[in-house]
Amino acid sequence: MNCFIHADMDAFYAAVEQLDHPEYRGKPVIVGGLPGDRRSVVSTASYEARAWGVHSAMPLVQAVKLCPGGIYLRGNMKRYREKSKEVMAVFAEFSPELQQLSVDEAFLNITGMEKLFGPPEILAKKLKKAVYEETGLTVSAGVASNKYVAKIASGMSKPNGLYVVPPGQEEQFMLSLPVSKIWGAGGKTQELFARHGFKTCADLHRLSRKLSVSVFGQSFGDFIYRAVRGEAAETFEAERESRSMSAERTFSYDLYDEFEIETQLFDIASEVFFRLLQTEFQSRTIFIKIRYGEDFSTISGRETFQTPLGTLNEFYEKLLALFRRKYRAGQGIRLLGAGLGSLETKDTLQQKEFFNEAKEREEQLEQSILKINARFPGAALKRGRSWLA
DNA sequence: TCTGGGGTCCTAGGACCC
DNA sequence: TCTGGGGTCCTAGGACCC
Repeated sequence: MNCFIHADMDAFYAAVEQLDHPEYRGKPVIVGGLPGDRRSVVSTASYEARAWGVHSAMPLVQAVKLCPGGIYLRGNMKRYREKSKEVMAVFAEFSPELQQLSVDEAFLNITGMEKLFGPPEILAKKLKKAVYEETGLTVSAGVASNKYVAKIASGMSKPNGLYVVPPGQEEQFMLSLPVSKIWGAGGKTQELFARHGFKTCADLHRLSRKLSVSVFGQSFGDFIYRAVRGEAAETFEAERESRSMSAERTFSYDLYDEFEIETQLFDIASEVFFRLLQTEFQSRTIFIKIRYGEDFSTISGRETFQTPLGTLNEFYEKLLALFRRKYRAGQGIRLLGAGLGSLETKDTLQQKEFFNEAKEREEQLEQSILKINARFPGAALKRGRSWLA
């Protein structure tokens, strides 16, 4: 019988801040922005802040209204990633098979680990204790025979919780839950559930596979059918390799000025392209994203070329052409984004012969700029869109 | 209340080819 | 003068997750 733990850090970013700043402990901490920051959202709220009704993804201005006395922070991703590494190292002490899902959660395959650590519940307790002693942070854990059920179980008794679903009890466990607990069914699906009168997983359990598919579509209907039976075991199995790379910015005030818009586009393109250069990937597909301030509508554009993009200048020129085709001139831009899709591992053999000399020189120049940027973070080299021209 | 940023996956429709 | 079906690649948009 397989056995998995889903380990999920409690209010991770806020907890790290409270660890680093003792004066924040026991107080409502909201990471995401400072009061007065327009267009920010809450990234993480400490449990003290949640008591005021503040939660993740809430517009910051709303959080400030609910909790005017809170401690507001923009956040420090570098520090959170550093702390994340410490946490993952502790997880790794308990299982040779660790699958990190994000900065603050992971699955541990603990099948066959009884001899070393005792039964799953004891192991989970030891894990929680070790994480607290070695990092100063608390973690909630769910234990079950498959990852999907373990993931839901970890959310059952947060914070600092432990919830074990005994083998054979997976379906019973799921049946007892409201549909809001189904991982993979977000806001829109919850509305759909409500419209059809589905309140608990038991309501959905009454649907035949056929009926579920006719209501929710082939893929999602089949997923729901298995999820409410505790059988959606392969949900987290897929080997996720990187498929795209992107950056986007929401501006405090909508952009109208053409030069400013294009400068921002160049800046975003540089950020993405330099990130790409640090990987083994190349890409033939570019995309842009524009969100208008007026109605929050979002449009996107994508284009695939014959050969991979070799230089930042090439990337930017193609982005700009795509942007000009998609942009409704005169409309204020709230968000601008750009990226590279269909990432494939570099195939040097195939590529090199197509490069002409000038292009190769340009590539080398960009590589050296990348190195300078790496050695002197924040160097002005990244800014402006004329340094390569 | 007025909606982040970085990702993944799914669907539907069009183009093109055999 | 009227045209099927399947496969593949591509694009746009949307749902969802942390």
